[in-house]
Amino acid sequence: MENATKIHAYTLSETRKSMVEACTRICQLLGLPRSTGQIFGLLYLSPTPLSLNDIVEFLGISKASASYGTRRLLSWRAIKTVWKPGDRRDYFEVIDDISGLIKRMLNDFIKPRLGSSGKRVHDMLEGLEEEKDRGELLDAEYQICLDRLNSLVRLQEKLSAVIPVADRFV
Amino acid sequence: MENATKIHAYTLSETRKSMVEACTRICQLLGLPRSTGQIFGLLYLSPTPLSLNDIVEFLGISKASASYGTRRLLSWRAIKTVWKPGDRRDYFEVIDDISGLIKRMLNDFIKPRLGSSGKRVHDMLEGLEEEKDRGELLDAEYQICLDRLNSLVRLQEKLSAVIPVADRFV
DNA sequence: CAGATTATACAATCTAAATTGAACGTACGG
DNA sequence: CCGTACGTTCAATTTAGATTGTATAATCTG
Repeated sequence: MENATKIHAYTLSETRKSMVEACTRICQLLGLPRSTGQIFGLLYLSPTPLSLNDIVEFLGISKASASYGTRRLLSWRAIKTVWKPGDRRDYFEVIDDISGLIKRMLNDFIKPRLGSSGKRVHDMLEGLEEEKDRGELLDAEYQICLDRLNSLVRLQEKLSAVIPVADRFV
Repeated sequence: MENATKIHAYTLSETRKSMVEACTRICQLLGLPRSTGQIFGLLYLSPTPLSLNDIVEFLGISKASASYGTRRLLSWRAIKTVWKPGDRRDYFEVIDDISGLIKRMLNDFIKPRLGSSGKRVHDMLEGLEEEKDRGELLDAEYQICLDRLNSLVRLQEKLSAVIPVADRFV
């Protein structure tokens, strides 16, 4: 191809470097791959959509990482692809509605997880009764388990009540 | 000492095993050491306070891990020590107020982190102006950075507003 | 259809963090 | 004082998972 693309210097302004760094730290904090954060940070302050190769060059990461990271961000709908006619490269840009992203995270990750943990506590309460009936438990143990598990149920209910509030706020 | 303690079988009821497992999973999910979760799960359904050695025996982990985990849980005030007169072992039990624990986590981890991230965005906005003044930025880039950083500020404000609400709810 | 240029899949490697074993310090009981 | 039971510290190991290089598949160009 014409080497106009080769001219590209692939350097970032200080502001954008800071952004990449900040997102890296956040992801690290959340136990997510650093490279994913780098990519998001890069795209978040990009004036134009970027191709996989742009990302590789700007960040100095491998294409495999870039591909993995972008697909992950896509699956969270944190970024989206942009098509340029007559160009078979994929271009990426961040979605504009970050609040929406957070709401979705809340609903897709936290809420179902709260639900399944609620179910798990319920199962444990059932199992506890069975164990008691089979005489496998000391009374003291049965009592503690019952109390604590019930207090977990109440806590779970309170947490569930917070979700919709947060949802409206953000 | 008398070998009454040696009789101890160190086996857990199914219910308690499930609890240990569940806490392990949660910690894993949060990027915390699994062993820490195991310890908390063990103590959460324990009818009596447990010594370091009890923990080691019940869970089959090393003393070093147990020591590390308990101190970590202590520092979060998720568990507390219990002293038995005439026994130089430390005994541990979970605190009863889990809601309080969550509130504290919210205040000790999330809130300060939100604050410092707010400050960081502010710094970036200042840096951006400097870069612009020095003519180091294309107009398009300046504009995008300004927009996006400002939208981060707004988001940060909304999130900060949610914290006290959640605090009252839980 | 051959040749390029892209994105993905996968196994190998590399890194960071959790876990451990062993040495250490301390306090108690005889 | 010694010996013992306890908790902690720290270097070494193990493990999980992030990153990469290479091979593959797919899609366009000429």
